[in-house]
Order: sequence, then structure tokens, then C-alpha cells
Amino acid sequence: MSEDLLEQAELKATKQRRFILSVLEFTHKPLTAEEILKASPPDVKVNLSTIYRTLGVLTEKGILIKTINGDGKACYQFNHHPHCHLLRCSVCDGSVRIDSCPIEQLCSQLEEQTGYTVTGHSLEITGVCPDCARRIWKDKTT
Amino acid sequence: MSEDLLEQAELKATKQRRFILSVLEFTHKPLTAEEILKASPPDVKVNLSTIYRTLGVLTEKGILIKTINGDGKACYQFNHHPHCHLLRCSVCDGSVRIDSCPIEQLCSQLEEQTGYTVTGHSLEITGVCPDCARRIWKDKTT
DNA sequence: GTTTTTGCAAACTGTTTGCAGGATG
DNA sequence: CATCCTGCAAACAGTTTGCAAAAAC
Repeated sequence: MSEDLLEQAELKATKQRRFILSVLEFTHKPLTAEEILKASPPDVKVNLSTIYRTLGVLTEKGILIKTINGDGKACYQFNHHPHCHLLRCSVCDGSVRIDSCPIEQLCSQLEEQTGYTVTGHSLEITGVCPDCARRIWKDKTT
Repeated sequence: MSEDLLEQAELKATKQRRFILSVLEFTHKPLTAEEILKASPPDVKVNLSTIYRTLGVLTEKGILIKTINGDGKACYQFNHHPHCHLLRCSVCDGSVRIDSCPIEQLCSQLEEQTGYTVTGHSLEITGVCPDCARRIWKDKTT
């Protein structure tokens, strides 16, 4: 699967690139470069710059899409339709997927109203996850 | 008006702070720190760090809200309800306001589904404005 | 074997912070 | 006049880039 995508993008199928694509495929969530780095097993040596470079070209080629999360960090995911967004916990940095994109339907309406050609969007919702909420509650009362 | 807000936030009404608030009030759009700096008239000396610091405390006090735009830069606006988001041109960096927030209604639904407590969100839509689209078109054909 | 890709270190951008001097109430 | 605020410069995080060594085809 990663081989096909890389061939399609006219890129050589290196171990690092295959790893990056497989993480994105497996986790099936938008990920930051840092998160991809952390996910690397001992037998795959990857440098952060390599991750950024790979994510960059794949985004240019239209294979990935890039969104900016609430901390200003870039997240990448496959350019499948429909794509998704994240609800991210501001305490533990965990996240859950929001499966349907609430913006998509808005776009054609916006194009009509403004004359702009809409090319993309960046959305992340921030909150506190149930676990962290519970822990904070506990800490406060002891 | 800025005096009242600053008093409410228990902050001293300095020239710089009054200027920052007045720009936000006048332009009535989410602005980056850089955009606020550029808007400063010759008679108001403001340093970027002062702008960041002011925007920071006012956000903590709940008077402003902060969103991250598609470039990863922070935008600030008054915490009015309903707040708004931007459709920003990726060529000239101009922007138009999207008046109703398409996320607000989603939040309670998300809280129910995920157990998260939603505390905020970050949204910006990217596109090309009519002027830039026209110019690009012209450049291509000459 | 030629070209592409990687790792490293150094640059870069937006943002934050420590500190001494200056303005505010 | 005590306190809060500012400007400056230096630190910081995330990201990008130049270059020599290494890997892919």
C-alpha cells in the first residue's frame, strides 16, 4: 500500500517513508511530526527533518492533507474523503476523531457569498477528556 | 470603552493597551499580533512583546479569544457571542469574516458522544480571493 | 553508477520570558 | 511612591534548509 502511494508520487520507497505512511494508515488519525517520531520502533531510524520533508512532499502531491491544531502544530492525515478532525485534550494531549467534517458543507455557500475559491481549512476542537477531568476533580478535593 | 474593559480586567490603562483594544474593536476581525503592530500609528510606540503580553492576559481574563490560523499564527478577537472566523486568502493574506460560527452547535453533541468537556476550538478556512484569482489568471495568459 | 534521500547542524519564524528603566494610579 | 507595565535582547518551540554521506533503483 505505501509502495503504491510512493510510486504514484514518484518517490523512492525508503524504509523511513514506508514507516511514516504506515503509521498514518494504522492510527487513522491526524498526527503531528513529533507523534510520528515517537511512534518509530527501535529498528527504524528516522530523523525529524526526514519526517517533515516526507510529510511536506506528500502534502504537495495531494496524498496527505495538513491541518493546524490548537497549539499551532501541524497535523497530517490521508487525503481521503471525507477527512476528519480532532477533539484534543488540552491536559494530556490525547485526542478522539470527529468523523464527519462540519465545514465541508459550508464551503460552496461561502464561495458564493464571498467570491473566494476555497482551497482548504484548519479545524481542531479543544477540551478536557473524561480521565483528566476526573483526575483534576480528585486532586482538588484531596 | 477600552478603559472599562481594562478596569474590568484589573489592568492599568496604558497607551499601548488602549491602542491594541481599539484596533481589535475597530477592525472587528480576528487579528494576529503582527497585524496589530502594523496598524500602529507613528505616535503609538508598541513593541511586539507588549502586544503578545497584552493579548495573553486579556485572553486569560476571558476578554479575548485566541484562534490559530492556517499558517499556525495566533489570531485574537473579542469574546463576543457569537464570535466569528476568517476565510483567508493564501496569496495576499487578506481575509473576510465568516459571521456565524459553524462549530458552536456541534459542541454539545460532541460532549455527549465523547465525554470530553469542550473548552474551545480553532478554525480558519483558506482560499484565494477574487482579486488574486483574477491576477493569477491574467498572469498565466499573457 | 547516477540520482534521490537521509541525518546532522544550523537557520528561521512566531512566541515567550527575565530584567532594568519608565509610566500609572 | 509603590506597583505595574514596557522595551529590549535573549531564549524557546516547531519547522525548514544546506550539505556531505548513504541508500535506492
